[in-house]
Amino acid sequence: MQYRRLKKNRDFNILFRKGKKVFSPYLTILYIPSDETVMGIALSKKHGKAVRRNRIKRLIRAAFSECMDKLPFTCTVVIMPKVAESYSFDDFRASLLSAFRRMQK
RNA sequence: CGAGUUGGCUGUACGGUUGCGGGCAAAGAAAUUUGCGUGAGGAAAGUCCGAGCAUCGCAGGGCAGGAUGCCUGCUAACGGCAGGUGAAGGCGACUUCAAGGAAAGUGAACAGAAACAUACCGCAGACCUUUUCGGUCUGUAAGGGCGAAAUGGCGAGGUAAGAGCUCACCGAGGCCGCGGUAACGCGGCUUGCAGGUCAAACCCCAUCCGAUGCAAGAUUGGGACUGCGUCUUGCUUAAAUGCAGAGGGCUGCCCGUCCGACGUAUUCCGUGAACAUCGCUCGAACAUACAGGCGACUGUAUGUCUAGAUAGAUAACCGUACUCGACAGAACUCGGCUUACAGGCCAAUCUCGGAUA
RNA sequence: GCACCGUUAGCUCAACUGGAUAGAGCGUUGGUCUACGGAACCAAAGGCUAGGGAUUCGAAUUCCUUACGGUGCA
Repeated sequence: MQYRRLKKNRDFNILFRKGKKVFSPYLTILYIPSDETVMGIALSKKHGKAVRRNRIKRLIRAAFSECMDKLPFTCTVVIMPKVAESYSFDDFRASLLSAFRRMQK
């Protein structure tokens, strides 16, 4: 299953203005229903230096591609991690799944 | 054996399943699929210097401005490196140093008598007054005091008291000789030594520098009519055609030089401007050997191709081993500097101390 | 990625060309006034000048370096 990456600053602004929010322990997710699945990651410099930020993005990408099937409908998504001491793959995956369940309602 | 000094290397390893960027090959009309191989660092970082490269109509001169500052080399270049000199520190191996010029000029708070020569206390002499205390003049930089700094240090002679006033030694300046490419060193002679410190204060001298940076820049956005705005002074011409003048560009200013257009809107024709392409990785490249040089480095030969992304590629899960893994992620490319860094390893006929023979 | 700027009291800013106690306003605390509060007036506290090093007799100021914050560039 494939997904596109969200890249344009314009598209991010649309989501920040009109997207619906879903919260989970480690992530904040903005989404808008659309024809195909598009995913973007918003990560500020507060999360640390380049190595740390790259690590977070890789974990989110891996977790998203694993549990993308559980999405209730195709939509455009922006994922924003919360600042924390440490991160793990399992936390992100659990957060994504719980957020997807809440989107279904 | 212990304690050090200097220089260098390394920066978890192996396996399985599922994935990611680039390349090559094959299949396919295409989307795409399959296979092979490849994919972060010593600092990739900070952006502190130096270059390549690109654009700025030309890349010219001067002023302004900026940088550097012992000597000789190395280098494409450098504010870098190497080898020396001098000074400071260390028992030593060794380490550190923006290390030109203060008789070109300006400036330097407060305190202090004085910070270009000046006498506050003191010391000494002479005179005055005199019971004493004292006062005036002169000499004096040895002592006190002020200060970050007080006119070279120390000892002896000398003197009314003192003073390079005289002498020895040390320091400083000058001259000569010798050694060294040079910085400078050594030796001799000579000058009693009229002036300190600060130039990472202004400044002077010497040398160097055009500006902007890959978000530079190039390609595919082209043509026609019309309108509007900026510039448009005069003469002339069919015409911005020509001449003079004004204006504008070229680095902040001047000289000099270049320029006749520039911007924008509507309509029509055309249309691929965005998940674009190029710049974008073969280069002052890397590895090995030999040669030259104390060394930085250079030359020759052979071999290798070693990321090229663009919301930005190295991940997820599992297993095994150990000393249980630090700092940290390429973004046009090189040469340096600086800063961060768990641990491990190596070298030097290196240094000091102890023990034994 | 590239270029550049800033950091001084709780907050907003000064401090001239290095010179001594680093000032001002707002705020805070205490007092005067008032029946009480506000306003006004008087007084006080509060600073390792972002951290470290260098130059200098002397550094908020000059130089080097680190950290943090911010601005511009299609």
